[in-house]
Amino acid sequence: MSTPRIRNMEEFATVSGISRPTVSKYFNDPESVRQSTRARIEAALEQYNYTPNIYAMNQNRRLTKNIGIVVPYLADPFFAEIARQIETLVINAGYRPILLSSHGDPMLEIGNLDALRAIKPAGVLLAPLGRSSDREALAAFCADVPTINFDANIDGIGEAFVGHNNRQATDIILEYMIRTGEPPSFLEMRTPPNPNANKRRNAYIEAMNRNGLAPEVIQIEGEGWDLEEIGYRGGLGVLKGRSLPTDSILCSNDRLAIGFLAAAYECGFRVGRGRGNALRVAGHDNHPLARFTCPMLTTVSHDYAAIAQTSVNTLLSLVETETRPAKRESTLFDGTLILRDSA
Amino acid sequence: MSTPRIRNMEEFATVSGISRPTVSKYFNDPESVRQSTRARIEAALEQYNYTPNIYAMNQNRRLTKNIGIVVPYLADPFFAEIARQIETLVINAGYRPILLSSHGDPMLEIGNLDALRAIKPAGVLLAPLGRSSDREALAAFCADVPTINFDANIDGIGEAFVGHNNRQATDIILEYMIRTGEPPSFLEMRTPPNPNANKRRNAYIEAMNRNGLAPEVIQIEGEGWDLEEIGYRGGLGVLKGRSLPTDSILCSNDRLAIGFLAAAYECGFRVGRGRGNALRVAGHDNHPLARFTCPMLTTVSHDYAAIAQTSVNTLLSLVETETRPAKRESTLFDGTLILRDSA
DNA sequence: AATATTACTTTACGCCCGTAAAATTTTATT
DNA sequence: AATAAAATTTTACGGGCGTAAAGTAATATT
Repeated sequence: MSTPRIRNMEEFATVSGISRPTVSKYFNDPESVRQSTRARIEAALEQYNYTPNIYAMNQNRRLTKNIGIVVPYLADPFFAEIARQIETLVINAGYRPILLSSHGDPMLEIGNLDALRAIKPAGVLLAPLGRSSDREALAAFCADVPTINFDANIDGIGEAFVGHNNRQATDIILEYMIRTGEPPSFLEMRTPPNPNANKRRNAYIEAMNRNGLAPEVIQIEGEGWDLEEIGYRGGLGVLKGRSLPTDSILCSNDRLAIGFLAAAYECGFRVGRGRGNALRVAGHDNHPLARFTCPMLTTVSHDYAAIAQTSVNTLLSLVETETRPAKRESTLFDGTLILRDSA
Repeated sequence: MSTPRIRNMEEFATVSGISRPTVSKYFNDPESVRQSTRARIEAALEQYNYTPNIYAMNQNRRLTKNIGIVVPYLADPFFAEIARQIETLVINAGYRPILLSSHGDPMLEIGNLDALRAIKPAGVLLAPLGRSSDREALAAFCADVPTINFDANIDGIGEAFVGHNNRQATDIILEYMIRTGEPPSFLEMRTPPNPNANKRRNAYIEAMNRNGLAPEVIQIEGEGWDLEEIGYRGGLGVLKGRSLPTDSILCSNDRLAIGFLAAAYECGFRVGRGRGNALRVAGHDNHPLARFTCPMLTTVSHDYAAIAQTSVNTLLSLVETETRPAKRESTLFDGTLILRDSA
């Protein structure tokens, strides 16, 4: 009953009654062969369940179907979520995603790129660590492999940048907070790992000035990617020290805000936008868990879907045309205000 | 100045003054060649920066150095964290980890295994979806590839199981809760995706009976892996309906507890173990964000490090000896009580 | 129906490395 | 120093597929 096992493409070509080069052509692009031929191959495929040896395929091919995805910190649900969306798009486009996390470590980031180089990817989607990234090593990699830089912009890295419009996003949440209460202070890390933080701070300062208000930037200490912990400790510091200039806080990102909320809760500050609350707290990113904080976190959402879609489309069009754009373009997607209870 | 590029192992063998087969041997195991030979190869390596073509290497090798890691849902920080630890161990052992997430989808779980099959991994570490997994497809895969089943046990799948001691863990947190207040009800999903939930419920019921107490199991509705949302909605249901049999809740896992805490906050129930609190809530897993809930979540931690270490060691010893154990062993690691403020 | 176009087959070669067997050199043993 | 053991080299082959060139068959064009 069980049909004999097919060992290679030669044997498969024989049983399907098609020549091996044509079968090879089919596997590289099923649409590139005649409809009747395709049908015969696919009939044989159902019967024999053969798959080409991926190593032999990639050995001679100029371009593999591998697409690398590198994120700075996969244990952060924000990156897990965007990686998930990108993965799905890459698979649906007929490519094979290879997801790597740098775990916050610049050495590992380079290690990931080296590992990718070894598998000769057709292209890479790179969300770099940011400040701690080894810029030269990234540039060297991008010179060899078509790369799209997403999430955190590093000038000159990659063929294009796709990310979040930090300025617009900061403007809308700031406008909201100013309109509905005291103008907020801005809470951030003194040395943020991610360059988006700087963009947000600057946008905050400019918008406050534009409104004739005095910007108040609170910078808390801490290194690395354990952002909730840093937000928590920093929050305890300013709350216990009663050093807050206002009753409203705009955090540089949701993870800091989550930590800050924990500190506020512990110190007995009631957070919210209604009466009887001592503090308003807002974040930035629309982290997957921002809906479940106490109170639920008001924030600005990235347009996850658009960022994922555009990054993938841009890369695949480069890959498929085998060109590199003359100029590095930046595409920024506007954020959306997510009104919940914390501010 | 720049040395000519090395195109393949043949050329590299020439410039290093060693024969190609010996160089090949070196790359498969640097210790397998004479010390002096190794030094010459490594000197040449520094000068020429050659890496063997990974596709050509794997084409003829019986076993690759690829280790697959499959988790059910990577956007869950619990799995992200354990995947991170496993990845690190695999790299340090000289293998190449390939991390894949099933994103809660049984079809994708099978798809991931198929993708792994294509790259001929030396072994696989599999945390299955659980209830929704296609058991037969998993078994077929395990017959072909040495696999260790971790986190969620599926009988007969894999050469061994490594996981969390749900019984002991449930016992210790239950003992604590009974000793310090009202015996808790157990909150779970009616149809939990993960089999650990069933173990925990059964352990809860038995322990309650053993103590002469009446077990109270609250089953909330919901499908899939959006556990915070399910916990939140379920929490609203029981809290608004005032249908809680006790003032103490033991949640089946921390993600449900996070959602439940959000519901309790919204309903104005003060949660905690001190006086003046209406409710005690505890979880299970020690989720990375359990430290930052309001109040901080009392829970039982997995021994993440031991589970990761043992899974990897067990798999690599199978891989390296090229044997399969006569009997499928289960190794369970005890949980640790993490006392925080919520219970 | 004759021609042009497209798709396919045949033939042939190359990619880069693993691996086995036999011959040779190097190192260890006594 | 003679022998044994281990490491290396030489030689040779094969793996599974991409791809190019030239010839043949099928489809489209007029």
